[in-house]
Amino acid sequence: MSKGITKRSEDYSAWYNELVQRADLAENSAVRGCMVIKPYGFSIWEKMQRALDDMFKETGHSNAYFPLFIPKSFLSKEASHVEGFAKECAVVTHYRLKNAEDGSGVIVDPEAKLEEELIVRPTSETVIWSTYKNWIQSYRDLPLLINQWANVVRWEMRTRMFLRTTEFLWQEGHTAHATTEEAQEETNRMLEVYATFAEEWMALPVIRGAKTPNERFAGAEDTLCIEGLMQDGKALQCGTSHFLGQNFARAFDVTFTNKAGERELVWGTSWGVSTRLMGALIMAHSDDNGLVLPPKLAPIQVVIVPIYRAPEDLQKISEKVSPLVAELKARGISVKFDDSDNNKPGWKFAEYELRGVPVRIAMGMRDLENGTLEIARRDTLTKETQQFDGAADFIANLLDEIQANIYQKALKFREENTFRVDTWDEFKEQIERGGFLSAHWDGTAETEERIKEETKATIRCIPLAAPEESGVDVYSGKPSNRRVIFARAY
RNA sequence: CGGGGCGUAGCGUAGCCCGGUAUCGCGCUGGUUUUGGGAACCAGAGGUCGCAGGUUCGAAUCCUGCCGCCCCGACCA
Repeated sequence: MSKGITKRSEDYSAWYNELVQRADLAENSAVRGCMVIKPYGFSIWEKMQRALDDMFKETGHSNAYFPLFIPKSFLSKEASHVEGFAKECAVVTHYRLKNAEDGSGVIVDPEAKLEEELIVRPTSETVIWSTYKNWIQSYRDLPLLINQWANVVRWEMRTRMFLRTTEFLWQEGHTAHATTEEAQEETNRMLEVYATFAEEWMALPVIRGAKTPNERFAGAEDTLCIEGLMQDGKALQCGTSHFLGQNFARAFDVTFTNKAGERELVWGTSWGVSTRLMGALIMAHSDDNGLVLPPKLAPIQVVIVPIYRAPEDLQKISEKVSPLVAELKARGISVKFDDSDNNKPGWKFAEYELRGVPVRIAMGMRDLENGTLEIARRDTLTKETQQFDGAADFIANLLDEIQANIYQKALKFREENTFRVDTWDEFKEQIERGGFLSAHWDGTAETEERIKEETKATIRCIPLAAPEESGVDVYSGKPSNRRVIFARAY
């Protein structure tokens, strides 16, 4: 009996939802638009967190924690910031409940109305900059390099597990600097941290670029981003790094005295990645058999499945395998020896494939006699018989090879799905087939908007690496000096 | 907020048009045989048919109202 998931090619959306649930990553909760991240899913997120956190520390940042609630007045201090978030905020208006007089249950006590409403943070710039005002007086207090791991709430109309949920987990870095150059450097540095993380850990090639003014973060002067291409040809914004200029310093009156004794406004940045990266990880690599995890982020890197009839056979296999398990663990490889007798080997094979375990080892009596192992790799779904002796070396190398192969596969996919288009007809035709479209843009918001209306494609970014190249806008025919990346996006 | 669909066991469902003891699969419990790609058989347990009214001798089924969920749009730094 087949218990597979919907084929990716048949219904991408159904495939994704089933995969998330069957691989035990997350499920929809009873709370509208919110998601429960299950232990297995969370253990992947924890690995991402740890790797990112290490990178933040290496670049001089410290963690701190700021309040969940933001007074309404804070949010209104930066004009474009309010405008950007006003439509999707959860608001706390009361602080007490009471029993209904008719016994129908508990109701909001109308007597307990807050003088000033509190907003559940959609992002923390405002609370943080209101705090920075007190922390910063002198150039000696700068740069201030802070990160926070937190949850935020954005009341989206429609949600999708990991990609857009009402509440989500993320990290948000908020830094303050004495000069614009330094703040801009920080913006670039953190974008590069994200790109490195995506490529080296998630095995996901990304395009580093800048957002158009239209797509910028509300309150930023410049927004940099990394954009990934998913297997259905849609783009996913995987991380952003914003140069805030002096906007928040001005709004919250954050100034410092420079070496010359003059008062100046502070320069800021903010940057973040969220549990959306889990969505990217799932969509970038997985197949019809389930999740495919890059070894560096796999909670279980190697699973060993014994195949036996009698309990004595299991005993023999366990004894044979135990030094190998110890050796792999000593190398920092996470191994699970699944000797549970609840399920048969075939079931286990399918289950670990669904969960994306990179390497699976099967060992039965046949192997015991021959001094061999059967090693299966998740990325290629191939199996081979290996000598038991020296298996630890083989497996360690194999994990590296899988990490590299998954990246190469994703890179190849992106390259094969990136198209240079020069005419409007080509553009319209290609956008239906998905992928990144590299095309000339005249730089106007009007053209950008028209293209979006007609094709649902947005400018994902102006690649930082884009060479100067004269051409004409694919829609308006006006002159352009570089190509930008268009795509339909999540 | 518009357009469509759906609420029946832990999960997935049939039945509804045409009212008459609640269908099947997965899962679960016990047993036997199995175990190199999601085992087979036997025996069991498990139900406010989303909620509230109404019609009727009798409602999962018909009528009215309400609630919830999903999909497609609008929305989404």
